[in-house]
Formats: sequence, structure tokens, C-alpha cells
Amino acid sequence: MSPRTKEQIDKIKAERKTQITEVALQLFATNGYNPTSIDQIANAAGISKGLVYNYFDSKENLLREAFDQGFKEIDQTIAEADRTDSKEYLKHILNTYFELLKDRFLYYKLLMEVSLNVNQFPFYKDYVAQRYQEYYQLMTRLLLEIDFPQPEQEAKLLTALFDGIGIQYLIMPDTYPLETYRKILINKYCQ
Amino acid sequence: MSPRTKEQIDKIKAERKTQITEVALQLFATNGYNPTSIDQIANAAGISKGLVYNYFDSKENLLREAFDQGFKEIDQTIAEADRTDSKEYLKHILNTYFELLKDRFLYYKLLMEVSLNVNQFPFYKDYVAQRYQEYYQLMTRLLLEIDFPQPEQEAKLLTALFDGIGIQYLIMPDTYPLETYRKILINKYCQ
Amino acid sequence: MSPRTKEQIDKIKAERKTQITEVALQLFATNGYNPTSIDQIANAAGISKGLVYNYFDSKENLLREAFDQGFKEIDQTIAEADRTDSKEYLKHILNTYFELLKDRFLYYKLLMEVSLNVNQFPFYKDYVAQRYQEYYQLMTRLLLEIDFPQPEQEAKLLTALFDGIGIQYLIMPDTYPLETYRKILINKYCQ
Amino acid sequence: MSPRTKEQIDKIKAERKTQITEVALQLFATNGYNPTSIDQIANAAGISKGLVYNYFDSKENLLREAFDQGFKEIDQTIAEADRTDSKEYLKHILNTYFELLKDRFLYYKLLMEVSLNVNQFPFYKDYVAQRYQEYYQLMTRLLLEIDFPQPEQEAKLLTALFDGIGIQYLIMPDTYPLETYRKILINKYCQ
DNA sequence: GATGAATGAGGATTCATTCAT
DNA sequence: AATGAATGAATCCTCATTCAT
Repeated sequence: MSPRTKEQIDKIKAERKTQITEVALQLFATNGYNPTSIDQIANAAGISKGLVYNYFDSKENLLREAFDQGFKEIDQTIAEADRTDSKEYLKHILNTYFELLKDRFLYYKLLMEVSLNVNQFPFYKDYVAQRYQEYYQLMTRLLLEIDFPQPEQEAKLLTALFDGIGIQYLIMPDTYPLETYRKILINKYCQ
Repeated sequence: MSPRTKEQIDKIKAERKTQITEVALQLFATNGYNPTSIDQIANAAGISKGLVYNYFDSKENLLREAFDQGFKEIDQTIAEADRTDSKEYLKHILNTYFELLKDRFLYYKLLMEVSLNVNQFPFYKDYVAQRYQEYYQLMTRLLLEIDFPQPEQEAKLLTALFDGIGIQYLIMPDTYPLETYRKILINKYCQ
Repeated sequence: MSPRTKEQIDKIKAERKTQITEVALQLFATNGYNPTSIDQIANAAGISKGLVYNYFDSKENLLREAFDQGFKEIDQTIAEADRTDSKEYLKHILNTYFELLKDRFLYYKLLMEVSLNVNQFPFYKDYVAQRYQEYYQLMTRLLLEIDFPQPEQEAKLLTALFDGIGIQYLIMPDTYPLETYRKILINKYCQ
Repeated sequence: MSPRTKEQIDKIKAERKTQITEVALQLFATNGYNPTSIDQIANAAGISKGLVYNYFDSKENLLREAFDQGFKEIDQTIAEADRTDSKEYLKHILNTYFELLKDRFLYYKLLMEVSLNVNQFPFYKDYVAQRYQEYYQLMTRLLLEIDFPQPEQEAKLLTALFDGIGIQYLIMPDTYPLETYRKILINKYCQ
């Protein structure tokens, strides 16, 4: 009968938030941000419409948090690598990217929607540009360190390839030869 | 006194349709399909809301026509090539693609929105998949004919690169080094 | 090449008006006044929307004229009787009513719509009440003249029966035993 | 603090639904289905437009429920009779019909609108035809059981009379001698 | 924390009516 | 006389958001 401790409450709160963002991500990614109503999200999460607003200020705020949570997880996965050996690191990045494309399909879908609609989601304007810059620089450095010829040019091609493969997979997930692409890239850039 | 002739009416109609589809394309591509209201389109076109419905049955129908018209034009541009010389044809495709990416920016933006939201626009489900298939086959054939090593694998990479470059340009049009990419590709695939 | 005479023009005008009111009657009666659009009427009449407004000030005005024309014709038919012999006159009215119910089905349908929606068509408020009064008085007089017992009461029953048969036939035209009713009434009131 | 109990919510819902259907019935019957807007209904009910859609899927759905509720009540009233004595039962039906015509005026008005516009309300096509059939058969049986001469013919006349009286009363409620008709019928069919 | 009734602004669509030609 | 492009008010319906309980 004793009231829950602050820790317990925080834990419950955090779980609820995660639950809602996951459902929201699912629906936003599948049907689009605009066509998804708060009602649908609440129903799918098995809670009431009002409760969503106890955790998130607005629909857009919910999008942000769903988005942020997703990419925090992706960044963590990429970060779990041995960064001392550049060749291994590059290999890790390549493999991880292909894995995540499958496992975090919905996050990538949402990333694309947000990226392509920066006008509607101005809060990601800079974020997106900066992210691309970082990836490009990382690739350049790694290719340079493994003595790949024309590292700058190849870094450009590689990041574009990543996005190209990503988007084609997002558009045609059922038939896309993702594994073939993975092998080609591993073979080309990591011996 | 006498009513307009059929020619006059047809001219007015054709002009109005073009006018509306152009404005619609502009707004759909810039702000997204859902966030764009018929009111906005009518205002931007300087006509009344009701008139839009004299020319298009519904908002979705307007999207379709804007979409179709755009890609008819793109296909025509690509078709205007000397197809006897495979190397020249490939070069033409590469150059045309980069030009169109700039000139028909809005069409590509809309293509991406539609492609990524096939759930909302089911009428393009097959269309999109088929288009990708055709491009891949064309590239394979051309690379084969110019004796490029590993033509199938390179065709895969090239189509993915196309989309990757396209999407990155759509996301960051102001800063993207499109010309650099063009040179790299021309250099790599057309000597 | 000589211009049409005034008579010719008037004839053309009258024909056009009749043409439009007939089509309007048809559609109003079949689908209802509100759900029928001027566009539908114009299309069905094979003319342009604008021309309808050359002949009628408004949709309501068109309804009125369609309505009036219809009942002018009905009144004429009823008037074509030998009024000297009361029994024959009553018989004529009965027979004519049943014939008209079939032949002028659409007029009766429209009459009912207008009568039941006097709030929407205030111009017929008095008209309808007066018409009922006239019919009742005529019936009373005729039944009195043919020495029918309780002529006032029977006139009440007879006019209600007329409307009851009419409305049932309007509601179920395909299966309603109109002829049976006609025989019953003729038999009862005209020997 | 704690949310409303299920009982409270059910009560609110039931009250609101009744409130809305009553207002809708009133307006549909008075001004017609098409000319009545959801806005008018909401205003007359003192609630917001949106709330109507919390309780009814569409305007047509609201019509149906208003209609169904009304006739459920009418059927109940008719059913509250001693059915063992045919003469009493017939008397009950006659008296009840005249009472209901006054008390449930709006329901009868709506019934007429729906019946006459089956094209617009196809869901009542069969319902209406079946209702007429049932009433006719019931009347035939009762008249037969009380040894009324020519029961089939009289049942036909009686049901038509019912509708005739009904429609005339609907059209001219202020001046129609409903009570006179009631006495005539009671006198004629129930001694 | 939790619910869902309630709101109202906004959006797609229709349609009577006008008017230049 | 005739056409149909054009208008804009009206209408149905949706949905993010609020708030009493």
C-alpha cells in the first residue's frame, strides 16, 4: 500500500514513453506522419488519447522523441566497434548499416520522411545536414587510413551509395537484394 | 455574342490544367502532399477553389496528373538520344539525369514522396517497381555493350548511386556538389 | 436567311421551356429536388447549364414551373368531363384519377414532395390547403347529388382514400394493385 | 482525479445520443433531411459539430438511428394490446394510430420522407415494403375474425385510409379533423 | 496517472449562379 | 440564343488538443 518510490514512478513513466514512441514510430513510418492520428496511436498502444498528451506536448513533439530515440539506438550500435583498426572499423560500419537497414527499417523510413520534408519539420534542417557532413568526413578519414585510392572521391561515392541502397530498400523491401549489395561493398572497400 | 469555339475552349482548358498542375507540383513537392490544401493551390494559381474541381476530380487525381505530366517530360528528354552508340547513350543518360535533377527538381521531390509512401498512393506501387527494373536492365545492357567489367554488379551500383545522389541533392540542394558527382561518374563510366 | 418571326421565336422558346421542365420533373421526382443539380438537368436535356438560366430565374423557379405545368395538364384532363350528370362526373373523376396516377406518376411524386415539405417550398402552403378544400367540396356535392348516404362523411373518406392509394402506389409502384382499388371504388361509389 | 466510471460514461453517452437523435428528428422532419445541416443539429442541441461525429459515423447514420429509435417506440406502443380479443385489438390499433399520429408527428413525417425517397435511402427499400405487407395481413386477419364482410377488400381500404389520413394530417396538421376521422373509423369497423 | 467527452479550426468537395464570349 | 468557365458560399467530415472527472 505504500506509495511508489520516485524511482518506480520514473521507471513506469519511461516505459510508457518508450511504448508510445515505438507505436508512433511504427505508424508514422508505415502510413506517414500526417495521415497518422493521435487516436490511432493511442488505440495501437492500448491507452487513451489523453494519456498521450501527458507524455508529449504535441504530435510533433512525439515525432521528435520517436525520431531521437530511434537514432540514439542506431548511433549506439555503430559506436560499439573497435575504432583502433580502421579497416575493421569500416567493415563494422558497413555491416552494421546493412543490419540496421533491416532491423531498424522503420527508423530509416521515418528518417527519410523527415529529411525530405524539412519544410514541415524545420527542427531537423541543421541536424540532417550536419549528420551527412559527419559521415562523409568519417568515411574520408577511414579510406585515407586504409590507403584506399582517391579517398575523398570514394567517400563521396560511398555515402551516396549508402543512401541509394537505403532508399531503394525502403521502396522495395520485399524484393531488394540487400545481401548482394552488402557483399559487393565489403568486397570492394574491405578487401 | 456567340459562344466560344471548341478550339478556344480547348485552349483555355489546356492552359488552365497546365497552370494548376504546375502550381500543384510546386506546392506538393515543397510542402508535401497532405499539408498542401486545395485552397493554397487555388490561391497560388490565382483562381477559385471551385475551379480546381472543374479540371480535376479530386486532390489525388490532381496529384496523379501533376505526377504523370512531369514524368512524361522526363522520359521524353531521356529518349532524345542517339541509341546506336551505347557509350554515347550512357553518357547522354548520365548527363541528362544530372541536368534533370536540377531542372526538374520538384518532379524528383514528388517522385520520392510518392515512392516512399506507396501505402498512401497505391496506384504507383507497380509503377515504381517496374521503373526500377527497367532502369537496371538498361544499365546492365549498356555496360555490357561497352565491355565494362562486371556489368551486372556495376549496374546495381550505378542505379543505387543515381538514387543516392538524387536523394542527397533533394535533401541538401543548396550545398550539394552535384557537378562533382557528375564528373566522377562520367569519368568512371564513360572514360 | 430572313430572321425568324416573333411567333417562331416564341414557339422555340415555349418548346425549350417544356423540354427543360419535363426533364426537371423527371429528375426532381425520381431523385428528389435537393439531390438534383442544375448540371444534371442540363445534361439530361442536352443543353448547357447557362441556358437553363435563360429560361428560369432559379432552381426553385424551375421547380415551380415544372410543378405548375404538370398540374395544369391534370386539371385539364379532369375538366374534360360531362358535368351535367353527377354520377357520370364522379365516375369520370375516379377513372381519371387512376389513369393519371399511372400516366403522370412523376407529377404526383413531385406533388407529394412539395406538399410534405411546405417549409422548404412556402409558395405552395396555401395552394395545397386550398386544393384539398376544393376537392372535398366537390366530392361532397357530387355524393349529395347522387343521394349517397352520409355524403359528408363519405367525401372525407373518399378524399383520404385517394391520397392513401396515391401514396402507397408512389411508394410501391411495381407491386401495388392499383386496378383492384379502382374497381373497388367504382363499384362502391358508382354502383 | 480518477476518470469517470464506465457507468457514468455510458449514461452520458446514452443521454447525448438521445438528445442528438431527438433534435435531428425534429429538424429532419421539419425542414427535410437534405436541407438540414449537421451544424444546425449541433447548434440546436447546444453542442459542437464535432461531437455529433463522436456518436454517429455520418449524417445518414444519424438519420437511421433517429428513424429506428422512433419506430421502435411506435411498435412498442402498438404491441401493448390485448391480442386475445380481435375486436378489441383492432380498436386498440385504430385508437393508437390516431394517438401516435399526433404524439409522434415528427416520426411519421420522417417515415414519409424516407418512404417516398427510397432512391436516396436504399437501406429502407425492403423495410418499407415489408411493413406494408405486414399491416395488410394483420388487418385482413382481424377483419376476418370479427366477421366483417369482404375482409380482404376492407383491409385494403383500411390500410389505404390509414395512409391517406396520415398524409393529409402531415400536410395540414393545424386544420385537419383528425378526431372526426377517428370516430368514423371506430364507428365503421368496431361497431 | 488516466480517461474519453468535447471543442473548433481546417480541409475536401459540391453546386447554384454569374458572365464573358 | 447559347456556352461553359469561373466563383464562393455552404456542407460533410477529420483531428489535434483541452479539460472535467
